[in-house]
Amino acid sequence: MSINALKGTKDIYGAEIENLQKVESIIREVCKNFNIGEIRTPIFELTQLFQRGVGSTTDIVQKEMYSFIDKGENNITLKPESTAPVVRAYLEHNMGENTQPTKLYYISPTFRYERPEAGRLRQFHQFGIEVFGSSLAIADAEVIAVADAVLKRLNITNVKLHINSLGGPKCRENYNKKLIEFLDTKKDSLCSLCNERRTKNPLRVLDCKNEECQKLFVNAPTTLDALDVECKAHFEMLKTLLTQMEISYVVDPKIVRGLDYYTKTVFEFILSSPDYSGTICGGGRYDKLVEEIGGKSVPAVGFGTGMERLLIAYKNKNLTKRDIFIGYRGEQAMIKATLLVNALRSKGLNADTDLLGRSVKAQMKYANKINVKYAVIIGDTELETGWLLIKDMETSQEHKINIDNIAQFLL
RNA sequence: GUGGGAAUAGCUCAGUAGGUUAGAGCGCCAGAUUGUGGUCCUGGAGGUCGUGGGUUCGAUCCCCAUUUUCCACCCCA
Repeated sequence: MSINALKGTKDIYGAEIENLQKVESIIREVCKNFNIGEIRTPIFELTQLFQRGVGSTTDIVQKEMYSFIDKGENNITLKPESTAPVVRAYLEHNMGENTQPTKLYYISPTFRYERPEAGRLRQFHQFGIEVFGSSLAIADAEVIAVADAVLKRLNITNVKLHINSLGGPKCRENYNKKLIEFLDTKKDSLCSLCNERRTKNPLRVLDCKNEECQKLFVNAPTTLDALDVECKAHFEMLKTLLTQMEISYVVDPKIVRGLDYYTKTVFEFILSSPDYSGTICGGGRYDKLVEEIGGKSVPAVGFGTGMERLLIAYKNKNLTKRDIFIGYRGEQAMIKATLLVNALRSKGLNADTDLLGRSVKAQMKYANKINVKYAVIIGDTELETGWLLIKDMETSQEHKINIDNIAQFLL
């Protein structure tokens, strides 16, 4: 009986890891452009942190966490999201005492015990950023601009930005009242699921996929209708800034987000591709969260992106070009090839040789397979004369180069 | 957590109304007078047909269970 990777987990290798590394490096570049520093928090935290941070009524906390008791009898959880840990770190290290704002990004494994699907794993990886210390719409706009820049640099175009505003606590209270009043008038026509949500989480009712229900919601109040003057101005400014940055968006009152902590701005980048359709990046403002986790009130805004979902949208065909393959014929030549390859490697070049003792022809085939720019075979003649015929694998052109000048030629 | 498909070579998939040696394409390896790749041609390796049980003279095929995967809900990134 062979042992396989667990349900909802996977090995990443080959072309996929090359693409992943490429995506990661673009993310790091973009964050550098935006002056956002990296943070790496532990893979596990006290369970309590997530109960407080994510919200104890959310699905994530109620049924999706990998929790266990360690040998010190601590109740520990593998991180199901990274915002709460980053907030914890922000408070623990008094980052708020430094020059503000505090801008952080992370790329981290994340764990949720869910039913796996395309674009959904139990161990997945999230890239996200958190900006602390600004309550202005310009911070929201900058956060969105980061996600937009990453997507654009990855050439992911079949994606659409949806934005909405939930308003502050007062607006939400106000809205909930309005919404419940509205829903109560329709309760006899709503489906059973809607009626269940109506009492538990009214915001979610409008998400119903049932067409009959959707018809009833045409005139439902939206969170936008319930915004006070300040929240309204905030949202308008965000829209202005996005327009100025030429980031196209649609206002979508249905975007409400699943986590409890959002206030004012919420947004999602939604992908539609044959391999996966749905949210690829989601976030918003969470002005109450820092306080909730145990500090003073600090405004913050951020997002999370599923790396695997990003990878589905980003399919790069151009694999890395290697610099040179040095083949050989005979034992003396093999020793020489090893020496040469090593010298080139220490100069930072990508050099490879044959490890299987193959025929010259097979070595050339290998050189072709691994996608090298140049290939050369060393044999008795080359050892004697010191002159090599280096073949350009694209044009088939051969260059006569002295064995001592290979590095020069390649650089 | 609920409901439904799928599982056959490294990959993508055919197939057998239950019958001896289970196929294709791609990939891999090797040849085409022995020191040069990519195209073409030829040959080869590689599968206990997801796993366990049952029905049967006989199961890759039918039944049950189990695991994984995909889809629709639910939820999310």
